[in-house]
Amino acid sequence: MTEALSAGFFARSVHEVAPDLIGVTLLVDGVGGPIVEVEAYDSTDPASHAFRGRTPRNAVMFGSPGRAYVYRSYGIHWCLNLVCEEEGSAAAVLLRALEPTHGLDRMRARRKLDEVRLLAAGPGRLCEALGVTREHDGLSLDRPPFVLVPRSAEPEIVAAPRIGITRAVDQPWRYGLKGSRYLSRALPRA
DNA sequence: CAGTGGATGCTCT
DNA sequence: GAGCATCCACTGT
Repeated sequence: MTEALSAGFFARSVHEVAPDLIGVTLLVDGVGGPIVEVEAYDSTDPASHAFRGRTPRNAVMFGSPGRAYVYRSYGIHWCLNLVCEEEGSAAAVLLRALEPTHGLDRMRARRKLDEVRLLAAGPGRLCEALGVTREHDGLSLDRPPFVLVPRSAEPEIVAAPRIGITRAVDQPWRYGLKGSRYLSRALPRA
């Protein structure tokens, strides 16, 4: 039996939660592995979906922390966020990559790809590998199909500017596991 | 390697 | 009608 994340884990500043998620193991229906790359988005952030206020798409971001916010990206991919802070804060962490360790066969089948390094190296790839879709939007992270397992040791974390955005491009709110080969893109050299 | 462009759907202006 | 919190295939060194 695995221990769950503490109840208040997500009820903190998104800027604290984001780096704390590096090394946490995410499973969706038993498929996943340790998170190696995330990005933080807060409500004052022009790059955030919530910046211009509540809409049908981003409604979950404005709800209680500890739930999944899933949206479609570029018409093709899904992206998974974990809602943080408190009701109305509209802050969330985008999951950008994890190390595939659980359910490799299911990930390979969904991704139609053998190479482990690329199974979940990117927000769209991660969702495809784990089978995350709109059906998961709004679901609590402390119940099936989600499982979050705390990390056992402090990882070495590198902060860097975020990827794929056009506003607030200089904020260093991307966090990655130093030296990981499962990132969506290499981290800047230290 | 780097750079470019197409696919595709939905949200918001 | 524009613009995406993307990925992949393809081109050219």
